[in-house]
Amino acid sequence: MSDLTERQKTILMLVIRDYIETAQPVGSKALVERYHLDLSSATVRNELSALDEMGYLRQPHTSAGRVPSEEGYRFFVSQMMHQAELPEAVQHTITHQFYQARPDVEQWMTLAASVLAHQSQGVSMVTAPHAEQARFKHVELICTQGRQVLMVMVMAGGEVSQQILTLAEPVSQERLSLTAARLNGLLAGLAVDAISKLPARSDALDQDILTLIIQEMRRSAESDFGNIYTDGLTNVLSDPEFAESDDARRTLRLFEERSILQDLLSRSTTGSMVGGLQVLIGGEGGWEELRQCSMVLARYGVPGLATGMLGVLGPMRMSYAKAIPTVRFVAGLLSDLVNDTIAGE
Amino acid sequence: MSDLTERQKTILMLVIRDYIETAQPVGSKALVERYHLDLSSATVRNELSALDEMGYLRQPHTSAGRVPSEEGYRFFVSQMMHQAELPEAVQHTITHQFYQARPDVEQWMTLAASVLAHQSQGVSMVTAPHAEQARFKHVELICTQGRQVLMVMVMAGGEVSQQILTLAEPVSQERLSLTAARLNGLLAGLAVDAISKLPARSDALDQDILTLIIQEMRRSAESDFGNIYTDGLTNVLSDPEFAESDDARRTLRLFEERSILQDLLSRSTTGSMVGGLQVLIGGEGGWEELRQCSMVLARYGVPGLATGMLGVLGPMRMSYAKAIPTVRFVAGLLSDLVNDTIAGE
DNA sequence: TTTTAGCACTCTCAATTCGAGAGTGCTAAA
DNA sequence: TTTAGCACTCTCGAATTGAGAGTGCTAAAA
Repeated sequence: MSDLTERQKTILMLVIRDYIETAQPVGSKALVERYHLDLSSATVRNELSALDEMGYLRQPHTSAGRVPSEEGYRFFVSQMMHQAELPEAVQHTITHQFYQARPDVEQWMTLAASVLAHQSQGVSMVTAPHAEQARFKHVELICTQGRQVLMVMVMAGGEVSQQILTLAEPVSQERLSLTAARLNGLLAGLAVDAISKLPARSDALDQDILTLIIQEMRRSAESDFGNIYTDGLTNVLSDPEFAESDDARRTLRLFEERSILQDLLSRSTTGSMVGGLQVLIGGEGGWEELRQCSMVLARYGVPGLATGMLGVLGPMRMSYAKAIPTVRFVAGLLSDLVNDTIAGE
Repeated sequence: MSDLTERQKTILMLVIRDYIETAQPVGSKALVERYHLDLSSATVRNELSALDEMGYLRQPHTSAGRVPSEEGYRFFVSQMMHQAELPEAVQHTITHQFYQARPDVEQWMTLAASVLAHQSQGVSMVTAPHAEQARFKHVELICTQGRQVLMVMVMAGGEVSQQILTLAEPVSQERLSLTAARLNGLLAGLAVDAISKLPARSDALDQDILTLIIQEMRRSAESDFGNIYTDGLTNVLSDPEFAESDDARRTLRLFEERSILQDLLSRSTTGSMVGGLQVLIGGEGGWEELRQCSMVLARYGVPGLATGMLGVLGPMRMSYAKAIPTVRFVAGLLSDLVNDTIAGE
């Protein structure tokens, strides 16, 4: 890693920067000209050859320019990871947008996805905050018509789930409210384990609803994430690496199959983790379809109480210089919002 | 229109059917061979020439096969519109899936989008049912923490909206429940117009919440649709007409800009409406980007109470034979579900 | 009068060729 | 250790070409 001379580091960084911009293999002469290096192309050529041998660069074919290898990108990212900061003006704009939006988790997620996609010019993904060990907070039963009842359940972390029930026979709103009130008193603050150990209720309706609540809590606990919000799908289509062939299609299909995305995000605790961020380069995620892609991921929220993931996906030569600080900043912003919502003042 | 001889109709239908399958201009000789016509290619050639002159077919260039014009597709659709029915087996599968899903509007919408996309091999879009003149049904106020309050509002049509409020100072759950109870008694069954004419409440909290309710109802009434659910985006990428160039990208961008989709759907009351279905061929929708596309749309739900839209988009040579019956069937299914939810038993 | 066979003509598309341009590695001199 | 010079390699776009498919027209057959 550090067996690189200063000059080699400089040249490597320049090659990668250039390739990220132009998507073209970069040669010795072009490099010297474009960056006004105080070296001849022949010297650079020797260094390129050395970097090639060490595995940081590759040649698509004999006598073409050099292209970064996965190893090269890793070096690049590790170098720029620390310095990168989002410009203040951009930070303000984004913060402003969030405080302007309606105070609603769904709005925030959509907005986060939009911001990430626009800033990084990649595909963004954001999952709603989710508590591993959800504690019950409140239930409401609202009679919509006849035997149809709307059940709204709120978790301590702020998660809300709603469901339409069909009862065996019509029940008055009064009775529903009483049942809800009894259950609220009984269950407040309990986790699903504790709730399921409770003795059966004598009232049949109470018992039915209780069963449903347990069911719903189990279901929600099982899935690591609820909805996944994405944006910027079209960005990836404009990248030249996806211009031809059906690579683009196969990649996009990953995003339509939400289950795949879930798996991808939940598995991504592996990989190099720097400053709370995780950068997966090339096939590191383990998905064949994403061999040409990189991802910048981060977890946000309050550990143990409610956390979610967010990140950006792009071609391997994505603009890390934009993606990394943006992901870091938005993760911080969402963490603050979650914190405000959960912890109050 | 009916100045076509029987033979011309047959040939026209065959040409279009063939072109929809192969996406290749179809010539006289191929036509005779593939469908074992009892005619010589020369005769067919004359007929093709006639159909060309009448505007039903077009030649991409001299001495290539024929390709259907928009007029041709219109004829094709009007011919097959009536006969098309979804196979019973498929109907059963779909119905089964719906009754298997969790009874929740969001689930239904997602499922409908998925079914439409898979069956038609196009891009699907579904909007949630929405009442033009929403009447208030119920409100709940749940204290999440400190000054944070979750407001859940239910409309008569079954629409639910939730919102996080931050009050000026902490309020106990008891007081919130009382406020909710008072407002529920006062507002039940009223439309937004009636509510906004009500005299101001003496209690400050009551008044604040009332204002928010009106605001929220106005907002919901303004937008023709809420969320738009889509699926099958990748289907359109595999169509040969989108293989090259960035046409595909521009089309997909329409689907990321939800506001455009909304406009598109709300404007589509024009166009030929047959059997409750609307088929827009080529640029009929008025969007330049969709000049190469067709759409099959339908409205579902209970008119006046709660309706939504659903449909399928594909290339002009999409499989109408699948898309039309599928859209019709799913529209019927969703109408039944909405009906059940609203009208009870 | 309608259908068909035959023929000359047109146009596209895929394969091929070819030369310019960019890049490399190596060697010998600075 | 760096640089200039040179021969060599490989890609890419432009131009060329020939096969194939399709057409329209005319004259003969039904």
